[in-house]
Amino acid sequence: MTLETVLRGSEHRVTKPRQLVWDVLLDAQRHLSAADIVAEVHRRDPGVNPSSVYRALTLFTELNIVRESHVGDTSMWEPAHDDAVIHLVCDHCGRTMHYDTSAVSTLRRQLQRHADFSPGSIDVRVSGRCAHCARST
Amino acid sequence: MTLETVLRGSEHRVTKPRQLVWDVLLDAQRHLSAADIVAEVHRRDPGVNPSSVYRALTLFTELNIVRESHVGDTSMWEPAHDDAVIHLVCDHCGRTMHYDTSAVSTLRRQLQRHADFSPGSIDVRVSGRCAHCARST
DNA sequence: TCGTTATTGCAATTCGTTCGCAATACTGGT
DNA sequence: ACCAGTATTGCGAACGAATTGCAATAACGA
Repeated sequence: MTLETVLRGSEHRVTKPRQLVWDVLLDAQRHLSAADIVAEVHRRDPGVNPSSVYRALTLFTELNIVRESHVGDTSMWEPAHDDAVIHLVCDHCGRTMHYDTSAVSTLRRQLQRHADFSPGSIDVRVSGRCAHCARST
Repeated sequence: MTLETVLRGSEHRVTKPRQLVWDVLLDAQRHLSAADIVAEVHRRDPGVNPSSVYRALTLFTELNIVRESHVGDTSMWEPAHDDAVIHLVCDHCGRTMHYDTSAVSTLRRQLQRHADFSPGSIDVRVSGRCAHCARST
């Protein structure tokens, strides 16, 4: 599913700022802050204004193709992905890793059966030490 | 463990703003935004300044007696509690419920065994529909 | 290619939070 | 109970990320 497909399918126009923001998100193999994205987009095309980046992120969130998460007190962005992929955030180097686990679907089933709550998306965030930082300190 | 004990134990002073912020957090049986806390503290004692509320929240976070979480794009605060208690956030009415599950400790064991990551705190947030809102729509 | 209008760039603005500093009030020692 | 020392407060100013209003621009269906 390309960005173009999603935008066309929702009656939105395919524009340079939107395309750039999307490219930056895909290229980055990590979570990016709004500031990171603004900077990288600006690097690729200085003519693109920060407000267009913010607007693109807002739109993408509504279209559910990006996911906003919070590490500490800053928002981080990444292309949306499946629930079963959870986030491991290293306290030390700040890197975020993905980890695929069945625990999420187990929890979802448990909620459906036992809690008075019908679960939509599930967000799991683990803070701790990544292998590299655990070794080096 | 009272606030006084925690503050004394960490060489911090027990002051009216801090006590008020703590009382407000304990009294509220839900998550509060910074604005909520500022408002309620002000209601109880108009002499207390918003910046003292922010400072208290920052301090309490460092002392690990409150937990900051993010619902949508606003920070929410609550007294810290055990990991096993996860958050169910209703998309419709915005209320946050607690749910106690073994899924968290299971996940922690799984991570310790199989992932190259040593887990600290685990934060699980489920968005969906609470029983009340599921019925009424 | 043209006309319509969604989207952009820009500058100004908003508003929640932080900061600097003098005044205040907690605390440990007497 | 008082005092001295200093952490903490209240206040106003400052900050900065994000938002907004608007005229100019560019995407896209016809």
